[in-house]
Amino acid sequence: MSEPRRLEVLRAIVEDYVHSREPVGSKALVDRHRLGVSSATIRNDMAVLEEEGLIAAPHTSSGRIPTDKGYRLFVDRISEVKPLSAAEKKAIQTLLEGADDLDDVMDRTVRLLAQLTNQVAVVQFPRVGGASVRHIEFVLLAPQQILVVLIASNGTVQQRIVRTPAALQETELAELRQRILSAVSGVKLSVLPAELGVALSQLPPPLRAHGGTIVRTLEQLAGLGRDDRILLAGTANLARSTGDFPLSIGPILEALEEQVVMLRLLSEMEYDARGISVRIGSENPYGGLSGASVVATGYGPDAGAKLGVLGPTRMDYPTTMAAVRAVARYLSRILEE
Amino acid sequence: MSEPRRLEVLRAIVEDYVHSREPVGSKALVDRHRLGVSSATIRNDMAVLEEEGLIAAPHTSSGRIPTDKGYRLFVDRISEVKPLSAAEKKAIQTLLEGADDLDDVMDRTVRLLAQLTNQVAVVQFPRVGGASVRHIEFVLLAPQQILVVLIASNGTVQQRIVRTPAALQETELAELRQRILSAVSGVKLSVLPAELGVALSQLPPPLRAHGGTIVRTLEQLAGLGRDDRILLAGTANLARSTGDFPLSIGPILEALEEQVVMLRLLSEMEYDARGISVRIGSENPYGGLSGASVVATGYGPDAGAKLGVLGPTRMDYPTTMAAVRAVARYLSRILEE
DNA sequence: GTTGGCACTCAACACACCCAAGTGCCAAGT
DNA sequence: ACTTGGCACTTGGGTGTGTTGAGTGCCAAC
Repeated sequence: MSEPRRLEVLRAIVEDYVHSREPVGSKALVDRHRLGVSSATIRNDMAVLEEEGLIAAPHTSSGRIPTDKGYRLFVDRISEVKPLSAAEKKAIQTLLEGADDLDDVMDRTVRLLAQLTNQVAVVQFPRVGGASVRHIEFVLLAPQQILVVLIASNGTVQQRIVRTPAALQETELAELRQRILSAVSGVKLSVLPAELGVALSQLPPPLRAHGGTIVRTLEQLAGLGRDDRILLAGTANLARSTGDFPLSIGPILEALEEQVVMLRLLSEMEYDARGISVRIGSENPYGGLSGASVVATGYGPDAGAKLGVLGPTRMDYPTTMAAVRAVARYLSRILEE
Repeated sequence: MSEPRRLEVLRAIVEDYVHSREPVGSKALVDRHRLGVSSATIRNDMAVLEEEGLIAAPHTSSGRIPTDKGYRLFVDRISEVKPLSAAEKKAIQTLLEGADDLDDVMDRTVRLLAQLTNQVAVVQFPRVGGASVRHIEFVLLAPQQILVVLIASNGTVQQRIVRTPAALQETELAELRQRILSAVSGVKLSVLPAELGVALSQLPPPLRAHGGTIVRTLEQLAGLGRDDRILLAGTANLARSTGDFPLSIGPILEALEEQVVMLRLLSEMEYDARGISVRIGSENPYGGLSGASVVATGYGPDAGAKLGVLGPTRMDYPTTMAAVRAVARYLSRILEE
């Protein structure tokens, strides 16, 4: 009863189950894969695999399906990431290069990923943390209403309307803008709050009152960044695979809708040496997502922002991982320009 | 066999079916509603209603369920919009007033609507057509890369990065900005392209070459507006009511994901005197949405932007319509400020 | 460590049956 | 001209009973 063959059996079970959706038995295994041994031997191997918690039988005397632990072993030790076809690579490249806008790039990316994997795609906007202040603009919309705009060096734009406690003149606002901009122009967003504090203390007293409100808004905009936004696509793919999920897809849709949940999910994943991370079923922290797997990776500078897909635990991991990795690479390349 | 009573029967059938999810029979009707006649009479009425295509029997000798046409009659002639409870009104008001940002307002609105109706909420961003140019900003990101920002009087901000054919100096860009801004400041977005054309022709030749690229971008930003964005919430509510939809919810999720489809859907609805519009099941133009109903209304100035909910045809129309209308009103009020 | 054989299990399917809810229709009543 | 009670008929759904087929576990033999 050799160890290598047992792993081979596990791989066969995973692969068969992934594409047949049905528990797989010893007989079917020897038929479909050239294992060189009889079904009885396979049964012995399967008994051991079950002992180890890698596979399970839904009902007594039924075929086996992989457990989460089984998938984990499969992903970590058995599977090889399947390279994409040349045609697919070409398609990715041309599609992404046709975009003109950051928003457009992200939108195309998430749709592409959903289509490529036939699953729900999630893409987080690039982080702005490393970027610096390119420009600041204050626009007087009404006597006590100011539009604060922060433009970062990476091209992201944040804006918010803020109400000031007292009315403000256009000229005062211009001066305020001038002073603040000259103080923080080029400053990294991550240290912006500190610099703003200094700048604020050096303002002439009459401006300082208003400055406080506006500066706080700027701080928020910097901290907020754009990386708190995520894009979704392919939720319809969830419906196709009803039944793949133990419960209903309701909790999953709920989780997807909560940006906070998805952001935590993406950021909490541990990205190993291969750079690609997989959370399988019950490994997911949020209860509603047991029964679902997440395949994600970072992209862009420092791989700081994340992107990935979500699907049933019964998914084609090698292909999915390949697609996620490829899309992340192409996206990184596009963003470098 | 009086006409009024037949309508009363239809109303009873709709109401019972909406909250029991099961075909309703003549006996159950007389039990639950004080109709003052016997079940046999109701059966006669039901036969007529079926003749008219207002109700149908899923199987021979089973209770009846309303048809799309039946719901239509119910909505148009029978039902009365149920006013919200005082508590609900209060909740809407406080929730929406707590928002600070336009984005935040819209986000809260769509979630509120989803929660209130237990259905999928769709909110279109306010139109910018009537707004005017508040400010224009060009930021040199790289020698041939310019960030073009257009700030409208209603507080919306559009930006896009554009590549110029040749390198441009910071000073040139500043001059360009100065000239264009002075030409179009305060101009309505709807006539911006024309004004930009004039401004462009009056530029000194060296600037005109670059100006062309940038001006085209500005035109796009103005046309694009923000009204092409929609927000969704409550998709998980679809999963709760699986079985309410004849087919799977897949096509519905697909439609929801396609902003273009949703925008057309919202804009194509006919808004009658009551200002609230209902599309029932097969009345929906897009095939994937037969089996779903949409309740929508306009909000804001001219009721130009739309908002609404999507759910199973078997929905509580009076309550849903009340919620949609109330949210639209409160949102309009908030936006006026 | 592998294999064929064999008894055993169990979900899924098919079939038969009954029951409750409901209909359609008719003749009698108002 | 409606309304009503009565009655025969339909049918989906629930329940009980075989039957079948894929699959297991175990054992003795190789």
